[in-house]
Amino acid sequence: MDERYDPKKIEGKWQAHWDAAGLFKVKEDPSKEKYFLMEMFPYPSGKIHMGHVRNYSIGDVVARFKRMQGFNVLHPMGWDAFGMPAENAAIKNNTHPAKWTYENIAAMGAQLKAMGFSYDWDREIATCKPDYYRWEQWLFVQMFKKGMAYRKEANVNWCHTCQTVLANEQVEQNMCWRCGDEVEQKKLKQWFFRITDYADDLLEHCDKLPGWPEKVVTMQKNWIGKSHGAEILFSVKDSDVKIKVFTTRPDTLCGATFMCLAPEHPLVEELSKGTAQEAVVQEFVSRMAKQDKAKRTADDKEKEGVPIGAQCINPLTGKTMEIYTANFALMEYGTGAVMSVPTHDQRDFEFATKYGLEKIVVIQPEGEALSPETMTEAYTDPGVLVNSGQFDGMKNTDAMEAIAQYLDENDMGKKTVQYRIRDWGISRQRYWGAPIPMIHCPDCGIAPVPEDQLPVILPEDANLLEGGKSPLSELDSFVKTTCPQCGNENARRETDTMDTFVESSWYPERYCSPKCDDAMFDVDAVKYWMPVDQYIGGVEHAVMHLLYSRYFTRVLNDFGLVDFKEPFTRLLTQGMVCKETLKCPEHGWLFPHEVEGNGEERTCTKCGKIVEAGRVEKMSKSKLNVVDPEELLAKYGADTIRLFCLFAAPPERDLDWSEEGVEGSYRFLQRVWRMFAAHMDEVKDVQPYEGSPDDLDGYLKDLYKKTHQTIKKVTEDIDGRFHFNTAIAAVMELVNMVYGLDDDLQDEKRAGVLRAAVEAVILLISPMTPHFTEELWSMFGKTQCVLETPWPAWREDALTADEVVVVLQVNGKLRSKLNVPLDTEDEKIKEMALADEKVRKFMGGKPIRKVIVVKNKLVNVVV
RNA sequence: GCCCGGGUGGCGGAAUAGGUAGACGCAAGGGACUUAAAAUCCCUCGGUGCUGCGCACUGUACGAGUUCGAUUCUCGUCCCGGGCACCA
Repeated sequence: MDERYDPKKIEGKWQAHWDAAGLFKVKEDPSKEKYFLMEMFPYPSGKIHMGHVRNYSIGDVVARFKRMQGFNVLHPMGWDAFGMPAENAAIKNNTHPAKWTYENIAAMGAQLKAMGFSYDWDREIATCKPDYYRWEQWLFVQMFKKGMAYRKEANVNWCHTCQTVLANEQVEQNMCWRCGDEVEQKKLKQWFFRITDYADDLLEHCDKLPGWPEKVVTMQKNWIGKSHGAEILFSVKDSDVKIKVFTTRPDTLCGATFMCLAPEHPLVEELSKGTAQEAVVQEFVSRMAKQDKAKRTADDKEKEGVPIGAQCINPLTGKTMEIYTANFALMEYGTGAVMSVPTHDQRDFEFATKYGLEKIVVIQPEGEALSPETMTEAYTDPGVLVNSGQFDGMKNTDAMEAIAQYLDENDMGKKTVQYRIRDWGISRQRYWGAPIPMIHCPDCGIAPVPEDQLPVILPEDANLLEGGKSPLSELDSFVKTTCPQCGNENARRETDTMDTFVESSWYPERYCSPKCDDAMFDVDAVKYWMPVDQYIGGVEHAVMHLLYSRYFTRVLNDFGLVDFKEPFTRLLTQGMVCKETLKCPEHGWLFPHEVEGNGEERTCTKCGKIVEAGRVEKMSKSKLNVVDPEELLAKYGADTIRLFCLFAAPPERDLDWSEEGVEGSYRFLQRVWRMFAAHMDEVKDVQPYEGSPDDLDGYLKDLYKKTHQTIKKVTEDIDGRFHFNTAIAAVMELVNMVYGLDDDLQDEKRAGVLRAAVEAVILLISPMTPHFTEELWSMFGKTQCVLETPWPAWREDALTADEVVVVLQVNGKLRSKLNVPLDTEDEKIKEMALADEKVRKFMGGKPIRKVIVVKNKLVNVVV
């Protein structure tokens, strides 16, 4: 065997071997327990980055480990292939999004293969292919028929200069990213999915996801944002009109002294018409319309509003309340109308103070007397009601219920709940996405494309270069069609495409039967594989993607296509890959090679100025702190990169990239290689020792026990805990111990024990460094791959040491240690402790108050 | 502002049930091998003090508390990261 480990000589060889043997191909097998493992599929941007490498390295360990444990492991990979970058790149490089995308898929696929990940590539999917999005269109039609997909007006970001719709990420500080012109809100009719119908179900099941990180569950709960409260009707003075508000604090109703309507609220225009305020209101409303929502509702935005020239009546007190329209009131939340209680809501307090509006205290805290004149902020804590007529003296927590009930009985309102979550707007006025399969007929309105005409194929000849509307709407050959219902030849196809989150909402199911061509998926295959046992990906998808997937699963469940509601049983969100940044006061961010010297003395090669020792930040091209997996692959090979990603930090934490650390991982593999080479002749034709540890002595006994302890430790660290860093550390310890074996040690069992240790090392790190371990394994003359070898088991009788170190404490402080046989009786050990010289010294002759003995651990003498 | 995480050597991190703080690795220092270097192997490595080859004190952001004993549990304070945020 070669003296040194050379990844270049072995990685390609084993990848070819696995491929030829079809080792990663799986099919449903009822005789085996299934394990469905998925990592989030990538957007085919061109090259894989370290974030992908980390994500997929973690996944591959689990896949290979579970497989060796005997599970039937489904481990697929695919491409989230629709999306805007393809369009942008196509415009920039004068190419076609499809060409750009497929080239990227080919390039990144090759990179993933070079990393040695154990995917069943026969199941590869690309969401931009008609055989994939066809079924998405089919489901859309079903949803439309059931009213789960519908059309309504909604705002989009509109750039006047470019005459086009902009996605949120194309709007930078309310300016168009391309021309720098101001972005306006424009109302367009768009398609929505009724996710709000499932808000409660999605929320409730948040607590039934024990395999999810609490953080993600909390984020989903916040996003759904359920709040309990009441709807209250306010009559407009001298009119039949009633205004409905939503409040979480019906207990403060008697303190409501004015009302605020969202600028978009229809009553703003209606009620101000013909009043002295009409012109002022119009000016205010149109000014608000021009501001984008993010800005209008920004943190530090000053509250402002104008009276609309009408008043309403407080239903409990009968007091007249001025009606305002205000910038902070949002049409999308609640009813778009707020009853304002300045004394008990901070925002209302500030608004009332600014405009000199009346404040009435209705909740008094115990032992304190609030008065409107002396208050400097709103009082929002519990208390007792005052100035509230029949409700005076009631605890405010009770009054919430009582007032809501009173309103209900008198037809003035009722208890209700509100959600922050809105229906999912899926329309994109973009080209590179799945066409929404609908037809607009001048006679019969909207009709779905008949199922036998699906898929509506995205045409390849759209012109992306000229600004103006969505590319599809300009393409007559696509738009012009016949109405499927009445045959009208002036019908037009829908030209909006679907949000790419739609594709990723059902891809786990598609992986189960990726080639199924008569349905979304094969129901039986899905029944066997789903739900996904373990899903791994970035925390940036904690809300949108994961929530949409959960929602879609419920839709599929409603259609009877799946028999479960939650797609992902366990979820792991891995941390970001970070690296030190370097900044020159003159030249800004620097590449590592633009810096010389080290420590505090580092200087810029361009100007010689001291370089700011930058913070460790997420790798990004703009900060020049990226490392390219391709370069690392050439230098160290896949196994070293994989090993480093797993060793440097536990998966859920951020990983600090360190070139020295990579070097260290490489050195470790070399060290294992040498250990193997050094003992090869001795252990090559020997069976691993499998007897009792009691038949061994001295170092061999310790080594044998260490071997089994390591098997247990690594198994438990990988399974469930996913702490690969400590698993690797444990194997390192075992390797160090093999190095400690004295060459001169003569023992007939030596070779067998050594062989057992070496085999354990190989098997235990094989999920992390598969090529490396296959190579070593084959040198043993093994014909079966490591991957096909069962995961090693540990012997219970080889886990415990014969002797344990017992710590001796006096008053809780460590004073001495004792080597005693395992399971020495408490009484005996207590005697030994009290006889210990150092213990006696620190007891200083004082009387013993208490002695605590923890078996095999410690003795604490309290004096 | 509210809700979650987190704070341990020069660095990444370990301590999985309240019981030896710092496993493993990186960096650093020393030694061996070598004509030399690289590679490799071995040793040292939280801080302070002393009557220095051993011993004492101290140490897991800070301050209290519970306990025989706290990195671990409770309360308060500070800092860092993330999510939500004029949501009525």
